[in-house]
Amino acid sequence: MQNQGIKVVLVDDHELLRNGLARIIDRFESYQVIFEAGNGKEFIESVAENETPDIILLDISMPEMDGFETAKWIKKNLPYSRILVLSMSDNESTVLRMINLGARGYILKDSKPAILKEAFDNIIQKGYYSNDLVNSRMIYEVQHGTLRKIAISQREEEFLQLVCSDLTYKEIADKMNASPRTVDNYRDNLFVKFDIKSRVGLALFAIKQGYYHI
Amino acid sequence: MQNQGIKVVLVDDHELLRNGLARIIDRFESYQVIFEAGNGKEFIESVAENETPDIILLDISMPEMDGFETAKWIKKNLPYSRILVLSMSDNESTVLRMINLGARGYILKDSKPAILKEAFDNIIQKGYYSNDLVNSRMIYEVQHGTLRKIAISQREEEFLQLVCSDLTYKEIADKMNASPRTVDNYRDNLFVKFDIKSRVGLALFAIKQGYYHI
DNA sequence: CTGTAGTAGGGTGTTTTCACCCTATTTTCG
DNA sequence: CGAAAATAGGGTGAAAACACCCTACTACAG
Repeated sequence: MQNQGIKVVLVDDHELLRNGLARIIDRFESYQVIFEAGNGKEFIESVAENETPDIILLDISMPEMDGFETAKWIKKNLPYSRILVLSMSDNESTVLRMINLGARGYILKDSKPAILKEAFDNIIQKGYYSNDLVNSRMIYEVQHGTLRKIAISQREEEFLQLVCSDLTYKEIADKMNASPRTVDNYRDNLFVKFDIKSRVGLALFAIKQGYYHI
Repeated sequence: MQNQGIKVVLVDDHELLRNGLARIIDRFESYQVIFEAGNGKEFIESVAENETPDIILLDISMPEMDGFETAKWIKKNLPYSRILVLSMSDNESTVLRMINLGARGYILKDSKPAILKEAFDNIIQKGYYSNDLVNSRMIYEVQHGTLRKIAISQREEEFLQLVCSDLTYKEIADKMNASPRTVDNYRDNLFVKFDIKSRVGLALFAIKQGYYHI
């Protein structure tokens, strides 16, 4: 591993994609892929034995440890590494959630390689990459804590995961060691917050937002 | 386009993956990627202006026209092109469904490049590629029509798509121009067929099986 | 030609979900 | 410090979902 060029790490569970990406990136001038990981756990294990990456190209949906959790870990443990999210979902609140977790940019998997290069360059030069999904105001507001966001509490997150099952709300309450009324509240609040009208809608929402992996 | 090597086409909506794949495949001896498409529609448009592919590397979840529909079209219009499915889902009935639609093999996106090469070689030499997901008995039974399968009818498929919404069963019945009782039947039958116990379970099932795209 | 599978429909009663209403703590923040 | 959220809980009634039961027509296969 020569100490030249900007050090990139790939975190994505699809080995074929990762491999192809590595080849694309290695052709970019001044960038080199220093290692790859199939999920957040692998990344954490590997990062200890390697140089600190400059850019982490991070997928969201991964087994074991997903992109959200990985971003949290990176924010805490590698504050100088910059995250570029590479995802399939252009869902606004997924984008917001990742930006909130410190991502410097967000691109889709159906982007052209030139976009990837552009994102890398921007992140190195300006500190962030903005596009249709992420604008600079959003990044500014997140960094200055002025972004109004609809938060989901820890309990609501737990609840959302359990919604994606055959359990009734009563059974969910049991699992959460809460009263059925409380669980009713979680539901009602989420309904209002996100303009959802049914449990199926809630499940669909949970999947879209990555709270539950299909 | 030189007329040498086995002609491969890539159909996948993720341009970055496709691009990387193309580079991986072009390094395989005796294979060449003759064109790429971002979904079934694009594929159909492009195939007319190109040589007939020997192998079509086909993703399932794609916008506009997904892998299932594309496979149907290929089976009908390009019977001599062989389909290798490249998917993220290892769900058994998704696999069965694709094999039923004529796929010669099924590999996951987290496979190593060597697996891709092996699958290509097998498909060219033996006509199919079998692995943990697809065994030769399965292919034999499908080809001889002896595979016992739990079928989903056209109406049930329509219903499954509508289940993934905020609509009540009554409203679904309206949309399907059927009586609420009939829709009740669709639900009850699917519950029994697939051992599902609730509407949420049904929605989750529909998503897993690719009847509904998140 | 007769049975079996698939499709479409009906009835009834129980359980679950949802939409409103409300209170009491505790935390957090200006 | 005091107000405003967030968290946890309660009640009631209507609507939806679910679990059983059943019939009738059509298609197609043994």
